[in-house]
Amino acid sequence: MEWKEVPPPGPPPPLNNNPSDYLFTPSFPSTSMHPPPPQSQLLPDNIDWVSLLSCPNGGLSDTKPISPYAAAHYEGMKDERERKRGSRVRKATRPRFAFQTKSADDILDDGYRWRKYGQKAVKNSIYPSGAAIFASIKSDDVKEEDEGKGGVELADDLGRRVVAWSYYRCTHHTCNVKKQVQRLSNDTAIVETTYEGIHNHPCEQLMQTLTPLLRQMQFLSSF
DNA sequence: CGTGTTTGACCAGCGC
DNA sequence: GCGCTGGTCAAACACG
Repeated sequence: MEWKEVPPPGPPPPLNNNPSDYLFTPSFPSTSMHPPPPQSQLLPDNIDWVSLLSCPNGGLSDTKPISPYAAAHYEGMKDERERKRGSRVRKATRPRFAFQTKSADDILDDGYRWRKYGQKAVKNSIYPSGAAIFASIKSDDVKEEDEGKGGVELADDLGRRVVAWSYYRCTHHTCNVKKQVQRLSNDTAIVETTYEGIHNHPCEQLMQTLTPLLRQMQFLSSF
């Protein structure tokens, strides 16, 4: 997986850290930021297990967090969005963040299990969003171009592309974390993922990977 | 049979 | 009031 760095609009504020550590996502629609811990915390000799287990990607996937000034940029956008959309925006703001990955797979393997519960056409796509419009082009003469999971790219009989948000929920019964996945229409190699909420349970895949290691560490520390 | 996806319908808030 | 929009529901279906 490789990375595409997109500078935020306007003059960036001074950085205190390395810009190459971040992936900017100016078109991201979140209401608040919750960047995962820096990758440096995942070094083997300095593992922050608490951050690792609460990290949305479980530290397993090749993802980059949003930079501090991209977050500031979005904070400004948030006010604008809330003025436009009104109280429909969630009143109790949940931790939310987004990132873009350049990958052939729409679904990032983040170690958690997800269940898809809906799909919508996307604003700023070739077609405006809305169930009626989406349903009207989702007729028998529409062919599915993308056979992968996640954001589905459809084409009508004129070959015009339609990109959709896909809505996913964590399948863990006590967990209410959601995520949205979209493949960008202007660069179909990029997948934009938005997470909402924090998992209240450890990542199964991560625990499977770590359990033998932890057992070995416990054994060695017993001497 | 359990799990996950698809998809039409529905809901609530907003702008006009 | 009506249409648009973002988000969700739930029945039907597919698959291992």
